[in-house]
Amino acid sequence: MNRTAQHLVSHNIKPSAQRIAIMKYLMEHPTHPSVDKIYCDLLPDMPTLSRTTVYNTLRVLEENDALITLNIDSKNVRYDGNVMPHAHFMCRSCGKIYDTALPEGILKEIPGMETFQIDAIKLYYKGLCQECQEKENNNKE
Amino acid sequence: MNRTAQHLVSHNIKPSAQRIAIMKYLMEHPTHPSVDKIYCDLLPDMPTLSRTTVYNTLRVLEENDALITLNIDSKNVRYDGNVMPHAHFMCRSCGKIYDTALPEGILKEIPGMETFQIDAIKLYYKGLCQECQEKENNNKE
DNA sequence: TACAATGTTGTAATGATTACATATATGATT
DNA sequence: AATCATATATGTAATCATTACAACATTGTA
Ligand SMILES: [Mn+2]
Ligand SMILES: [Mn+2]
Ligand SMILES: [Zn+2]
Ligand SMILES: [Zn+2]
Repeated sequence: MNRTAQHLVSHNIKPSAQRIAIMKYLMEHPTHPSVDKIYCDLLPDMPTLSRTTVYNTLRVLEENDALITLNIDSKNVRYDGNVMPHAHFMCRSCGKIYDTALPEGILKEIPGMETFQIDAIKLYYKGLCQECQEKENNNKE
Repeated sequence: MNRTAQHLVSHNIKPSAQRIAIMKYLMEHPTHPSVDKIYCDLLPDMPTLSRTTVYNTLRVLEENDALITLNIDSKNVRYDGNVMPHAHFMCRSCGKIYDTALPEGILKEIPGMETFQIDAIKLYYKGLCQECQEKENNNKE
């Protein structure tokens, strides 16, 4: 059993060929891909893969905490195999999603809301990445 | 011109009857309603209102910073007439969305990512509100 | 009034996601 | 190996939020 399969087993997920391929893809591509990106990229090596299987598998992975979902992009859900707590920045020009650090202390509590039971924290930043800032400046000249 | 119309004008939005009604609804209902909630609640008093108008108006309001959009609920976009920086908690059981304070310092910078230009920050918490925690406990007994 | 510009409405199209029925794979038991 | 039960994968159709678009209405101005 390979590394990815063991990873799935450690999350109580039975490792099928499709599940291994999708989990492996997420671990090797920390780019926060959409369902369609995953599907289209895997299709050449898995010609029988179904879009439904990608949806099903991503749901299984999420239910067993093997990935997190990002709703930073209002058009598509994005998926992230990195389940360590971290925040995300999305560039409104190029669309890239970058990992960023979660500010210290944010995991502790919600000020004034101690009675809430918190299961998940999502911190999203939106704006312009450095490359796109430079492009905008060049266009102005 | 009433208070709501003046509010729209101050955001460079021409105040039509529909825009006033929708903006007023958002200011009087800090419940982070969905498009359909707004549409269905306004319909009795505005029988000719179109769902498209609600969509169009909400886009105009957002483009002119008269509201913010929340993607905390993956099913529907939610709208918030309170544009002061604040965070949100959504209960996975009852679906209510609560306002919470934004932790101090979070507006300052992204640690290690000073080169990014940040236009918006969204901080979402998910979990169980107090009422739903109690309900779950009662069901266990 | 005439006219142009802006805003509204209803319907149709889009596109992501889900439901569902069928097919395939897996794993245990005989 | 053959049987059987269960889990997983596939393809198609349905759902549903959102957007596109064209026709209609309103507003303001000359
Ligand atoms: Mn990430
Ligand atoms: Mn709010
Ligand atoms: Zn960029
Ligand atoms: Zn609740």
